[in-house]
Amino acid sequence: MDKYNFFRNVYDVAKLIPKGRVTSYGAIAAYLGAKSSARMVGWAMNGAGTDPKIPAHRVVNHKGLLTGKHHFEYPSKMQELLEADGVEVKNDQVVDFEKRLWDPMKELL
DNA sequence: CCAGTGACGATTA
DNA sequence: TTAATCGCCACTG
Repeated sequence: MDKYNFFRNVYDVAKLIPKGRVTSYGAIAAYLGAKSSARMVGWAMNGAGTDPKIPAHRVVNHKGLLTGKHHFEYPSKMQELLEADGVEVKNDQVVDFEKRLWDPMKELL
């Protein structure tokens, strides 16, 4: 693809998310220059949930809530993977979300 | 081709 | 403060 595929870029960034960290759809969208297209980020992860190469479980909404857990093999899979990464999850929400937030705009810059 | 939907997020009321 | 609406763009029926 010649042109910049927002979709494609989402996968690339998702793979770069370090272990023990999480990020938000909006953060990725903003990094790609389309902060208003956070929905597309989520849509992009549609196929990522079943793709082991892409840690979609490290991507949550801006509240730190595991909104997309239902797209995984099974709902608890997302939390399971997060805890495996050392991320504490409580009531479908990432604990200390802001502290664990990995912003590609600042971290990856 | 048109309308509805969706793993979001910011803004307006 | 909470609730509702708009924008964004890809995909499905």
